[in-house]
Amino acid sequence: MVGRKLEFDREEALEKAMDLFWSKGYNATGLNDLLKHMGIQRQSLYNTFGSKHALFLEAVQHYGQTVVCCIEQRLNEPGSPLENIRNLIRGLASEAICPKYRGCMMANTMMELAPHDPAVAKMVQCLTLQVDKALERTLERAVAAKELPKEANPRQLARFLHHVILGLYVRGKIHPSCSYVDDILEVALSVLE
Amino acid sequence: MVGRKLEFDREEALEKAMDLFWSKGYNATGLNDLLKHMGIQRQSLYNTFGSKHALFLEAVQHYGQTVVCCIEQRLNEPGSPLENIRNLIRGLASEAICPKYRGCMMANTMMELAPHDPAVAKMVQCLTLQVDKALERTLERAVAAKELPKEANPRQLARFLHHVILGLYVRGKIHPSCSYVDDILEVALSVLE
DNA sequence: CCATTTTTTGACCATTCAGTCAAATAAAGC
DNA sequence: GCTTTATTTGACTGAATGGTCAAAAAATGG
Repeated sequence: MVGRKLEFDREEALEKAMDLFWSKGYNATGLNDLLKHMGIQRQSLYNTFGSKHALFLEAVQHYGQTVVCCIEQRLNEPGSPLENIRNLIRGLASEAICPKYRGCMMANTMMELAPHDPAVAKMVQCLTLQVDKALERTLERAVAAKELPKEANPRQLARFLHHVILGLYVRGKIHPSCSYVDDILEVALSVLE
Repeated sequence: MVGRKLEFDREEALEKAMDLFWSKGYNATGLNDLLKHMGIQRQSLYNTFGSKHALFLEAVQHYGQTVVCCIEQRLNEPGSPLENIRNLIRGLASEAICPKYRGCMMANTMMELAPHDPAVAKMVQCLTLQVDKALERTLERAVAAKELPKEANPRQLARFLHHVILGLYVRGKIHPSCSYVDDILEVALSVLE
C-alpha cells in the first residue's frame, strides 16, 4: 500500500466543491467549472470522490454537519435559551437580506434534487431533523428556566420555528426588504412570549 | 398576413411545458423532453416561443397568474374571511404531504434561477407580491368583520402567513408526516386568534 | 537503486445540449 | 389555380455534458 501521495488536500477540495454547488446547484454546475474551482485534475476527482454525484453527496453532508454544529453552538451559548433562539433566527434573517444571499445548501438541495433523488432526500431529511432536535432541546431548557410556561410544547414550537427558518431560505432569494423580514419575525417570535 | 395556421393550440402547448418545468425545473428539462411532452416540433417551439428561456418565462407567468387567481378566489369566498385563510393554508398543507408533491413552481423558480436571472427574479417578485396583497385584503376584511381586533396589523400578518406558506413549499419536498405539518399550522394559525 | 503502487496528465469517448437552416407542405387571398 | 405567406419537418450545427483510458510521473518500501 505505498505509492504517490495526493497532491491536494482532500477536505480543502471538498469545501471548494461545496462552495460551488452551494452557489449554483447541482445541475447548473458543470464538471469543468468544478475542476477549475477545486483546482484539481479530472481524474483526481474521479479517483478521490467517485463521480460528480458522489462528490455532491459528500458536499451536502459536509455542509449539513457544519451548519448543524454551528446552530447547536449558537443555541447552547450561556444565558437565556430563548434569547439564543431569537438571536439565531434574527441572525439568519439578517443574512437573508444580503444581496449575494445563497440560501441554505440543504434547502437548495431539497428543492432541486430531493424529489427525484432518494439518497439526497434521505440525507437532507436526517440533517434537518437534527435542527429540529436542537431547537427542541433549547426550548425544553427554556421551559425548565421558566422562560416558557410549563404547558408549552417544545417539539411543536421547534417544528414551527424551523419552518420559519426554512421560509427565510426561500424568501431571501428574491431580496426582501429589511422591514419585510422584520414583519415576519415580529409575528413569528411572538409565539415565544 | 396570411398563410398556414398553427397546427397545435398555443395555450395547450404552453401548459404542457409549464407542467414539465414545474416537475423538473429549468436546467433539468431538456429540449427533447420538452418537445415530446408538448407534442410539437422543434422549429414550432422556436417560432412560437422564441427560445427555451422565453418559453420558461411564459410558463412561470402563466403558472403564477393561475395560482394567484385561484388563491384570490379561495380567499374571497362568502363567509368568514379568517376561515377562508385557514382553509387556504390547510389546503396547501394537505397538498404538501402528498408523496408526489411538486411544490410551487414560483418557489421552485426562486430557488433555482432567481439569484442568477434578474428577469425571472423580477417576475416572481411581482407575482408573490400579489399573494401578499390578497392575504392583506382578506385580513382587512377580517378586522372590519371584527374577527380580528382593530389593533391587528393586516400587512404584517399577511407577510407572516405568506412566509408560512413559502415554508410549506420547501418542507413538502421531503415528505413530512401529517402530524409534523399539523404542529406547524397549529402554532402558525394561533396568531389569528 | 529498483520495483511497486498511486496519482497525475491530457487525449479521448459517446451523448446530449440549445439552437439553426432549408426544403417540403399547407393554407389563405386574389 | 396561382401566388404569397407561414408552418412543419428533419437533418444538421458546434459546444458542452459526464465519464474513461492509458501513458507519464512521482513517491514509497525494500
